[in-house]
Order: sequence, then C-alpha cells, then structure tokens
Amino acid sequence: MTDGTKTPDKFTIINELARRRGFFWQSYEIYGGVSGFVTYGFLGAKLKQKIESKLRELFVSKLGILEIESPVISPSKVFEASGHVDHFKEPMVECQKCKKRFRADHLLREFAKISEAEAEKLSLKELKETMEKNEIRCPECSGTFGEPKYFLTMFKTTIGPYSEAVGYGRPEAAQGIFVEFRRLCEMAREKLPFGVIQIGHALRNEISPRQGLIRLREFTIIDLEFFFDPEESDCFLLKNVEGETLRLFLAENKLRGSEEIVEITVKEALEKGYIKAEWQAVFMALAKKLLADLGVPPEKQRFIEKLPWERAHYALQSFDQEVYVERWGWVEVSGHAYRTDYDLKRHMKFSGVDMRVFKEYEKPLEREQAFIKPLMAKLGPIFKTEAAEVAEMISGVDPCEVASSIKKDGYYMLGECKILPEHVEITRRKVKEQGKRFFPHVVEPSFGSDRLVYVALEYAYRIKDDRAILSFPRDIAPMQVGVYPLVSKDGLPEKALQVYRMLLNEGFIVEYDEAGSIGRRYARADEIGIPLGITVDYETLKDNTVTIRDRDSWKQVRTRVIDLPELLHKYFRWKANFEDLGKPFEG
RNA sequence: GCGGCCGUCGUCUAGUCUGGUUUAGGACACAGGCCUUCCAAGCCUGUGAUCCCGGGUUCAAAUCCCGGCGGCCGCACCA
Repeated sequence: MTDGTKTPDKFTIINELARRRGFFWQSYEIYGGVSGFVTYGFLGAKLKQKIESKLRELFVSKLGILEIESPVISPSKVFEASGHVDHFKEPMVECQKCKKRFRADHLLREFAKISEAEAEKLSLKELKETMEKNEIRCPECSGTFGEPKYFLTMFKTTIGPYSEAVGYGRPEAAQGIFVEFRRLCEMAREKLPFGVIQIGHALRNEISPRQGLIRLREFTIIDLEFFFDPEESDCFLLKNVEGETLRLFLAENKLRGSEEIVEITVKEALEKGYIKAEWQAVFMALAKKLLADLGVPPEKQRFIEKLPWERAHYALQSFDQEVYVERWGWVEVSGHAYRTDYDLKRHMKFSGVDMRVFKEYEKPLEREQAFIKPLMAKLGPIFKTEAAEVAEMISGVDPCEVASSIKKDGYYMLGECKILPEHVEITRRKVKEQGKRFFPHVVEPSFGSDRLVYVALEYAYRIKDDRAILSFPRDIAPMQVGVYPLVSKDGLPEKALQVYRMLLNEGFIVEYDEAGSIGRRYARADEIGIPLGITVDYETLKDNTVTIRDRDSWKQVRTRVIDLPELLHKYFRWKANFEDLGKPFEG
C-alpha cells in the first residue's frame, strides 16, 4: 500500500466478494446508498443465522437461558431511566477558525483540570461559561470556539402520528429485558441465577459510520443479561472452564502505557481479582470459545479492560473482547460488562415498581417488635374531627420512641398533640421474617452479530492456487453441499438432479450447478465456502456411487448415494471426518 | 462533521487534463449454445453503463462549474 502497487486489503476483498456473491451489500444502492445500513443476501442471511444459532447453542441451551423478543421503539422514559438520554449525547464545540470539533468536556478535563464527574454535570450554558472563564482555545490552531452543542446518537421519533410522546429507537436490547424483569423473573420461577437473551436490531445514529459491517446505524445486537444473587455469586459452571486461558489487556497496564497481555487461566484471573465476577469470567471464556469456533484462533483474540472513563455509565467493570482484523487492528466483537444492580434500581426509581427479588432465609429470623395501636374510643372525644388524622400519625411513629417518652415524661408530643398513655396501646410481639428483598446483580455479555459475520468471513478467507476460498467451519457454512454432474450430457444432469432433490428432502442446504466445466463449478463453490461437493459421473450410472470433494484439501472420496444422508448428517455435526465419508478416490 | 483524494456495465478499467471523432471501447464475471470423463481450458451468441444524483455553462457535457449523496485516508466520534 506504500508504493504505487496498491494491493487491496482483506476488508476490500471481503466486501467485494460479499457484494458479488450476495452475502451483503450497502442498502438503498439505487438511491445512491446510505452509509451505516446493510442488506444481507441469501448467503449472508444464512451465515448470520448460523452464527447466531451457534451462539445459542453455546449460551442458551447449555445454561438454560431464556430468549425473548421485545420492541425496537420504546417510550422516552425507558432510556431516561437507563441513563442513556443523559449519556448518549456528547457536548461538542467547533473551532471557528479551523472547523475542527472537540468534546467540550474533554477539553475542560485536559486544560482546565476539571474532573470527569464535574465536567459531565455541566449544562451547555455552564460548559460555555467554564470554557470562557478558563480561556480555552482550539488546541490545533488556538482559534476560538463557537457555542457548545449536543450530538444525540439515539434515533428519536414520536409515538403515534399526532402525539408529542417521544420515542427512541433502542441503542441496546438490554433495556427490553430489564423493563420486563418482574415477569421474566416470575417465569424463571423466581429462582436465581437465571439469564435472558435477546437477539434483535438496535439503532445508533452514528456520526460517520464507514467501516462496513463493523459500524452500522442499524445492526443486530445480542444482549444476554444474567441475573444472580450478589451474596451467592458462585458460578456452577466455573469448574468446566476454569482451566481455559484468557488473554487479558488490563487497565492497570494500559494506564502505564504498556501493551502487555496477561495470559492466565480463568481461575487465576479470578483469584488475582483481575475479573470481579465469576459469572463474567465464565462468559468471557465462553465468548472466547465461540470466536474460536467461528474460526478465529486464540492468539488473534484478547480481552481489553476498559478504563473508568471509557466504561459505559452502568458498568462497574467491563472488558471488550477484541479480534484482530487486517484493516483496523483490534476490533471489538463483544463487551462483557458487570452492570451490578444499576439498571433494576434505576427502573424501580423511575417507575415506582418494586424490581427486587424475594429471598427466603434458610431459617426464618425471629425478633421482637413493638407495635402501637391508637385507641379510638379515647382519641375520638378529645380530638373530634381530627381524630382520624391523629390516629394515622400515631401509627407512623416509632413505638419504642413513644414508649420511652411516656415512661420518662408521662406523655409524648406528636406535633401539637399531647399523647397520654391511655390514648394508645403499646405491645411487644415476636415476629418471624421469612426472607428479604434485594436487587440481583447483572453480568452482561453483549455481541455485535454483524461483526461476528465479518470476522468469520475474514478468517475464513484464504487463497489456494490463486483461487479465493472461504474456509468456513462446516457448521456455519451458509451452503452445505453442491451437487454437480461431471459433464452436462449423457444423463448425468438428470441423475445429479435426483441426488440434489434427495439431499434437499433430507434437510440439507444444497445447490445444483451444471454450468461451465467441473473445475469452474468447484471454484465457484469454494468462493462461497461450500464444504462438500458431490459429483455424479459415469460410474454413478453403473453402481450408484458418487464422489465427495473436500473444499479445503480438494481431496475426494467415493461413496454410495444411499449412504449420503447419514454420512452427511454425521459430518455436519462433527461426528465424522471427511476421510470417514468414503473410500479415497483419484479423479 | 471537517480536510485531502475519488465516483464510467456485476468487477477491473479506456476515455476526462485539451467538450464534438463513442450507438461510451475492452477484459473478467454472468446467461444460452457447442465442446468437455475431476479443479476458473476453448469457440459462438447474448445480457449488461441515460458515465453516482440534481442543477448550471454551452450549439454540444462522462468530460467544465456548483450543490447533494456515496467511497477511501487522516482528524473527531464510537456510551
């Protein structure tokens, strides 16, 4: 890329291939295209579905996690409560001389020594005043700044055509889970821990998205919210993954300016306190496995810990899982945030609905408690019409306080009213407490589905003998089998079509191709990553055997047509290797 | 959003500087046919571009000018 010979990088190649073969392309092309929006074609949609079902296999089935689907549009309250309305906007200022834009709060932090927390609280007007007071000029050209303005990166709309009710397109699917927490918890039989996952579209009105599938304005997010009791935060799955190694890029190293990667086991990471929650460590290990299963080797993955000011407003600790891609280096594919009880607390505060979970004690707590009962027969004649009000006030005060006051002074002053011993009855009783209410904590792994698709493509891409091959792991390949006649005459196409239809009926994703020569058809199939090619030749007409060709090694085996369904099912479930599919065959 | 470079069939590109010689040419890909007994062979035929969109200058615009959209790189942004 340095000299005149510009070799296109993998990103360019993948995007070109994706467009040409129908994996995905920029949407609205006929109107010039709009950046940040993408349309998946047949192959891309299938690939994405398969990646998502792989994730389900790993996270959903094995952990008994519940999947839900909630709306994309939500009333403004939801994102006010979640803190997004406050945090999703950034105050920006523009230099009037060189037109460069800066975050106003960042400038204040850097040049006026104002803390992050303070800077965040300032209104636009206050930002302007503080900037003027500190005489902050453009760091580039020392020009003066214009008025600070907010960029809101959520999509805003109104709900109902005539309504003033503001709605937002969700920037994450997590809130769809939190707002339904009470019902979801009930469906989980009120037993912690439990997890809820949602796979769906999210909207972020990015300022300038131009990295293909990596940054979209509308994209598919996979949010998994895992709720657990902070007093019983042990993870029952830890045993399964504690020996797994993680590559961590810790915040403390980042602060020192070091690029050091700490490579340690899940167990050690927890012991040393690098990862605060067991469940989070376990999900990180699972995420690493997922990416490995998608074809990304462990050394091309890492988890980078976010610095306090880089973290989302809701997170106590968070790691980004990053994958190395050729064009941009390390790119985030998933985020692992320890959201604690932030979201549930906020929704309880804003909605007034109790979001806590009831926990029964092993043994009910017994303790003595004092009760106070206003005696209306006495209060009535004295306070007349105000009696009811006084009685209510009496019920609201601490019985012990009343008792001790009466014991000391012979009366208790309740505002203006003098309460005498005969006005109330104070009793002490033993009460049993069966349990308590508390907020569960949440650990959240969150994946960008589209980014998974991209990295799967980039890591599948390779060149063999000048040909492009997408070496997808067999279980995510969007097309599983190709069926071809060796030549398109002498009844071979008819026979091949029979095999093709049989495999379709068996539930495989199959294509039939008789155009061009057999070599050309293999090449076309390799380019879209079809793992197996079945060729019908003259032998087939005699003994009903076909050859099966491996996409990656180009080796072939010969096997009976009648055995194909069983063999292929085994192969795609990783229960058989290519060599097990038949006898070696030389073409 | 800013600055630089750029935008011609699905892809790569010729033509743009110097407006007319172009029904915008080629290659690859794609489709049909012939051929073809295992890795993009060959031959024939065909589909396919109002030259990103809109406006302007001109007798005449792919070509010059303005605006928009889109792309790449850098800055900023990415909770």
